[in-house]
Amino acid sequence: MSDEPGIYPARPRRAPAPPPAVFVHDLNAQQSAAVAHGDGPLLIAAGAGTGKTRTLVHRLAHLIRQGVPADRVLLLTFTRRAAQEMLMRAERLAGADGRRVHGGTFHGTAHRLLRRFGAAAGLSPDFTILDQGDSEDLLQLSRAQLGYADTKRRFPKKATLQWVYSRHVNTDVPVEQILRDELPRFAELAPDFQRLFADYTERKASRNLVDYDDLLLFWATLLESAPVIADRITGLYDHILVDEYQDTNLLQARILRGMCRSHRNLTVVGDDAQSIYGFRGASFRNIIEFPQDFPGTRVIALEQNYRSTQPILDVANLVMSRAAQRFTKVLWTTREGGERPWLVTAEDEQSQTRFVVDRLLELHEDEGIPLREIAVLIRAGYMSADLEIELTNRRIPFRKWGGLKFLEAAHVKDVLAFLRVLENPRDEVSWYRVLLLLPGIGDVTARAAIDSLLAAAWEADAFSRFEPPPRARAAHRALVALLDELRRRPSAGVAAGQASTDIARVRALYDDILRERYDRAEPRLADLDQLQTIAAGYPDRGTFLSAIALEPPSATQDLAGGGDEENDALVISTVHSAKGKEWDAVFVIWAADGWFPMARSIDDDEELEEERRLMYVALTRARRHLAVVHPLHAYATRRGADYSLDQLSRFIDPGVRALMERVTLSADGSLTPTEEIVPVTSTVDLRAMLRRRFTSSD
DNA sequence: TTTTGAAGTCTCTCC
DNA sequence: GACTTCAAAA
Repeated sequence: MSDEPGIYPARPRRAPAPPPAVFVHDLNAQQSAAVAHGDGPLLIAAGAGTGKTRTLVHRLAHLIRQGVPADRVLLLTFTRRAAQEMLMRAERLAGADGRRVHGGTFHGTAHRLLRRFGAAAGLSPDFTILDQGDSEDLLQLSRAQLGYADTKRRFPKKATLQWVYSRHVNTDVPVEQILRDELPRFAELAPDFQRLFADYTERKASRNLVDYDDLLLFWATLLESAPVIADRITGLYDHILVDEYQDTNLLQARILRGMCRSHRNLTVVGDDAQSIYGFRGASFRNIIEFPQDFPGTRVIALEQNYRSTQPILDVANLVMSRAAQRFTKVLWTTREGGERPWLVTAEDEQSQTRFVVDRLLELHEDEGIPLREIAVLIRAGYMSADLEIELTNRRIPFRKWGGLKFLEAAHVKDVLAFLRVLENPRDEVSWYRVLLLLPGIGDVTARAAIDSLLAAAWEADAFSRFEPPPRARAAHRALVALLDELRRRPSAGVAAGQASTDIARVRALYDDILRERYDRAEPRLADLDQLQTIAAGYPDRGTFLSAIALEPPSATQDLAGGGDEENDALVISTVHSAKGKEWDAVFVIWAADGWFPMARSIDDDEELEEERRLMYVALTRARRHLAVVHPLHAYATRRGADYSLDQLSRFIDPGVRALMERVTLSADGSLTPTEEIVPVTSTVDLRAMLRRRFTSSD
């Protein structure tokens, strides 16, 4: 069943060498071959649940045992968490040396290298990292300064500006073309975008700021244009291993090419069918073209799935087989039996929620599955609102992954802005944010204050000499006193942690402002307590600020305190955040057209394909129990939506349905076999076809 | 100039 | 239906 013609150049043409005896019990033939691969580029095309992490960990351990110094191995992963998990496992296999492997995300590694080598290329080593929101704010400042705020002409909002900028940097596609392809209504504004981005770039440079995209871009640039530094950097590592390669973008591919100038020991692992970060500029073409990029690549495919039962794999495989571009792998397992995945038709959202809660309690109480082994997967963060309320009412503990981030909350960013001003007095974004918090200071006064700082060359106490308008005098004095106090802190390295102490002092001023601004202050104050607790875990303020920008604590579970294993809780996760994870039982809810796939992706073939891969990722998270749920009558009308919603996701087509146990939820909560054919959105979208007639360029 | 209230815009995924 | 932007009042 694995004889599908593939786009990968080859199954290994020659039979892999027999694996070393030590691996035989643990790994299958393909995995062993990957682990024991010698030097030179290696592409491991690993389907979902095929032991990809395990293989990578064993390879890591193998390299160390072969005598490669652990600290000369670089492991690049998608999340910080993934890196740590792998290093821990490698440590168990290879001993304490495993811990010395350098592991982290592309961004985290870029950060580390830039702090070390950036200065030699004119980058001040104490730069501040802008997260996406900060980057938007700074673009907004640029925009206002350049006068685009006043024009009556419609101008894109800051989030759009940031998106275009980021897309440009990460994909190398010219701004003009991005606008033409993705935002045609702004196409004629290309020169304005260019002007704005030039100013933004200048502003970042003079304010000592570095955004996410810069981290990667500077790394790539050092490798490509600064031979001496490039030699130092590439000389650090003998082997590079990359996880989730399907989610890298062109810029990251450039970095890898640069890192492999002096050797070609690059191992990448990925699954083109799980490429779900196209919106961030990732392209699964990276993985498909890897063998061309690195001639002599050995390709090893992992297709034996150790995670799911065959009925679950059958459904997932069939969903994926409908992809416009045929993918390569067909997963199989030796795990016989298992129930067919359920397809549950619910009346509406409440009914959907009731099914999920009833069924998960059944699994938990009757079958003894721990709550943490059960997950509810959603396409987007807000889709679990109703479920969360119900779970809270029924006192069922849950943890939510993904979605709105703690650190994106305005009040958290406010407090951090104070610390950032201290850390980098040139941080214009944070100054602006802090100033606007003060009563009596608005946009104009804030700008005037920043201009005065600029004029004083950002000297530390320049702000105390700023003359505020009378109504802001008290606030100004309070802020000056606070900053003074924080600068004259007894001594760095207090046991409690500098950042935590700083936050406590900032809150003496800020908590009142917060109470004034928000109706319900308590939960926000609790957030700040948590922030303080997190901060206590870092040695100093600078480390804390960089760390939280690069590895935000994923939702509340990292913050809740206490071991994850202790408190058993259901997991609610976006599909994106669920990547790489697995559970005994998985519910995929909101499997309705317009929701999953999301409405705005339906008109665009590439985006629709990404939604399909997303569905594939969701389905393949399940080990034994899988239920796909869709509400029939949710919100029939949605502004701007001219296709029918409220119908079963188009990915669950008749063939897929035939492989599932179809049940309908009746009003009393009982399940009956689904009788009638569930209506499915036609693949023909009449309005979209008509629209294309007038918009297509050919 | 700041603040407040009303109209208007677009709805996500994440380092 | 939330968040941003615009317009008027303090």
